[in-house]
Amino acid sequence: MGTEIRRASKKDIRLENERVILRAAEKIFAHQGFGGASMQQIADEAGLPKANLHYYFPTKLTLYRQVVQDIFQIWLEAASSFDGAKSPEEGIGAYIDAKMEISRRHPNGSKVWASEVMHGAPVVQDYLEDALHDWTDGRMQIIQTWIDEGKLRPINPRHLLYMLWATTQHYADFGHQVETLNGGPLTDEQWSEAKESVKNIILSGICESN
Amino acid sequence: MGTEIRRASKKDIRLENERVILRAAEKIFAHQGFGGASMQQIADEAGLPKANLHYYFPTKLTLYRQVVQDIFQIWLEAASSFDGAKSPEEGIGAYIDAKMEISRRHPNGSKVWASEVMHGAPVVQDYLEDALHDWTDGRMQIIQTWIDEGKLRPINPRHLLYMLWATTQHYADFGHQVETLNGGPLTDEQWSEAKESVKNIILSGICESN
DNA sequence: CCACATCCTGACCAATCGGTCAAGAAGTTT
DNA sequence: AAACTTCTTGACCGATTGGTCAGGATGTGG
Repeated sequence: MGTEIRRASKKDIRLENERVILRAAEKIFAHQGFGGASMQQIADEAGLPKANLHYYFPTKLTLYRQVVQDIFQIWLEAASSFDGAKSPEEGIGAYIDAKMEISRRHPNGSKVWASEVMHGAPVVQDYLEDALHDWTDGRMQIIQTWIDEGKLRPINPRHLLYMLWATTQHYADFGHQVETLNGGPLTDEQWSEAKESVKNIILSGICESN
Repeated sequence: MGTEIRRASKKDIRLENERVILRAAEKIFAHQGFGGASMQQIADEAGLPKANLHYYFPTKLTLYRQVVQDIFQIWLEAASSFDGAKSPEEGIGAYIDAKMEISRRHPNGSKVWASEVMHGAPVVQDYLEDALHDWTDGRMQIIQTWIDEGKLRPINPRHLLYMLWATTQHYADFGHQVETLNGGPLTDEQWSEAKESVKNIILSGICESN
């Protein structure tokens, strides 16, 4: 037969198991919170014995930290769509698209982040104070420049950013509520409509009418 | 002395203890989630022995259910500010004010609700399907009427509601992030500015320019 | 003042928690 | 194929969990 089965190398085993564990942990942490999740639940979700989890991640906190770091990385990468935009419509529009796509593709990661912040950010307080603080300051300056150039109405940049975060993340964090009211998961068309609606309302709200 | 100390009646004792327990439970559930919170923590926060909690609320789930019901009641009452408005600016503006005030006055309740929905609404699924579904349908019709009358731009009513919920609730659920980026709790002026910013951007985004 | 209902709580329970460990299985290197 | 490293896992640990209960304390109605 043409199928070629080769023995799994040690390196492959480690990478694969870490991947499986992290994905299971993300799901359980998202649905139960850090305190509500148990290593046994995560092990069952991953299809591995509990002791095996502790081989790759010595403590529950270590595993949780890795999950949070991963989603924050994705979050920051999407943030780059803000940069190098010629117009506010382009920059903010691309950012909304990117954040909505994260809500769609990584709903569990978004929930873990939301849960972490809601619980007082015991693990990521330094991220908030350093990386997020700097990123926010930078984008606020860009927005202020656009306002000074007459491209945007004189709105408060900080609260605009909060609105962007809140609205886009709502579709992940409150996905269950959205789906319940929608009578089922959002279709491709409904996701497109959601994106367009968000961009339409916000961009109309901040751009100079012309 | 003029101070008059009267013995606490049984009814007073019950009401007062239930109040103390519910407030402690709201705080702990908000910060730890249902699974992460322990009856011992809630008891310590309330300043009562754990066994006393089980006297008033037989199980952890009973206590949690009561907390969630209370916040949903507050949520629904604020929703009434939507009704009887002569103009979209008035109705939606009042709704934003009411929801922002809830985020300010009941941050813990908001977090409990967010946590409940994020965990798949195991306790309030019926609320979502009945009360919330009906309320949403009603407001969507009102918004659609405003659009038909030319008072609002042709936006999608459903996603406007989501944006209202998400943006106003962000100041409670992500209050820790907001405060960290703000360098401390929001002052009265900053709360006013937040309210005005949200109303400004959203109302500008949906009203017909004239 | 007494009988009764309500309130209070330390002690206790089985179950589950995060985490450990020893010993065997599997892949690697020489 | 032998020596070595990495991976796997059932059994186990002390601590904590939600919940129970007996019996004393306290307020109430007759």
